Amino acid sequence: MGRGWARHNAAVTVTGTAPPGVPAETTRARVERAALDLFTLRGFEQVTTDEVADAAGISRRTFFRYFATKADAVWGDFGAHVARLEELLAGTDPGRPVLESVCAAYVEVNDYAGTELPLLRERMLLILNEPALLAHSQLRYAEVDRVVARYVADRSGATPSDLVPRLVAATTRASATTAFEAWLADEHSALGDQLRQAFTELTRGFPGLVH
Amino acid sequence: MGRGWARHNAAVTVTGTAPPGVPAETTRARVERAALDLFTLRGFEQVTTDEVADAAGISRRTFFRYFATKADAVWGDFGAHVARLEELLAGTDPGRPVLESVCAAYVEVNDYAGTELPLLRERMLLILNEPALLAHSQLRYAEVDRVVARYVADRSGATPSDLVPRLVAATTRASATTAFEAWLADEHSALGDQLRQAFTELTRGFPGLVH
DNA sequence: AGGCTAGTGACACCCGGTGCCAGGGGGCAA
DNA sequence: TTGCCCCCTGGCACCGGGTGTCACTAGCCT
Repeated sequence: MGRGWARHNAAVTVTGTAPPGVPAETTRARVERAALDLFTLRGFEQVTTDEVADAAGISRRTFFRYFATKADAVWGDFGAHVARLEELLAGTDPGRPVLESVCAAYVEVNDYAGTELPLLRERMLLILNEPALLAHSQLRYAEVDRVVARYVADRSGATPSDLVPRLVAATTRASATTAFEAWLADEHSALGDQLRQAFTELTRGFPGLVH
Repeated sequence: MGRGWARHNAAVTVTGTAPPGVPAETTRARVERAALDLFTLRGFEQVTTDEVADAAGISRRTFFRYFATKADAVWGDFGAHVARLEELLAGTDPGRPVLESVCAAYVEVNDYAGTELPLLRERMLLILNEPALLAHSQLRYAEVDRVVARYVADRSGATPSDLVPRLVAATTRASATTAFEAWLADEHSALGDQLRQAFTELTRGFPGLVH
């Protein structure tokens, strides 16, 4: 299937009939699902944007209007995720230690409903195992780091570009990512537990390694 | 200057005459220098591989034989860097605490000679500020993380895929990167000092943030 | 009806990256 | 010297991600 190709179907803008009251699946959501399925099935690099677009019943050009890059189709609405983290941080108890607040916010923002977990697993498996997606992740993490560094700076009377705020942002985020990896590796573990365990190690300075 | 273009010079394989005893600059080194200069001057994305190749007096095709990707031209011989870190870790005193050994190895592997610092600065400024290079960096860091995680696992009787080894690898590396950022931001600071300061904060669990 | 806007598809183009083949030069043996 | 081999190189066509532009259509408002 080459670059210029006749669409073979008259663009089904909505898939089937939505239950009354439930909004019909948006085009964006449909593309996300098609992308995730294809990428999981055959690998991120092995699937072309042409194929994803085709599977979702839109043109390649339209795909790139919904998602700036091929990788973005995997990330869902990550901006909203970051915004929620920012809100959680803004609403923390000022009497609680800074570092503890950051960790708690991370745990809470990643407290997904049970029904969302399979999707999250699929997403994260792709992101952490596909080199192209792993690379892209750094750009997304940078958004998170900025938010956390700003919070730490505000609370500790520093500026977001000082060493400690940056350091807290970078290391807590690294810990969260590692917790995700551990969660993916162990089918039966709870994401929240992995996060708490990772943060405990981090904030205590890895007590088991003093030898 | 389009894709197919007549080379306008008869490939100067060596730049001028090398001082006796000193090996002539290799083609690879010449390409690296050309790439770094052009990227610094006009931005990574704004320079095409065609232009870099042209500036180095080789063809585009040959450029991609020296470097797998455009980004790799910025990273010098990073593999050797990782190998050296691995050797340093292998040669650590078994009586010293694990975490301390990792940090010390990081400091030592980044102990550059004064003459190398300007080049290092240029490289790191690009890597940390150009989105495409920042993304690529994650792939390189993964190599480092594997080495560190394996070391920590060996020393602490765990496996490299356990939480703590991964966690130490991820957080020390995040700290090192943050120290690099701080070093770049402050013209007059020493890289080693920034690294030590970052590791001190990390290993003590950010003592200033208990509030 | 007429006009505005938002979403879409087609198409051409740019650029990073790759497979393939055709030289070309240097070393080595006869 | 001649012939052979091998490595480095350049040219070229191709793939695929990403973008600018234009034309078309469906609504929607007046």
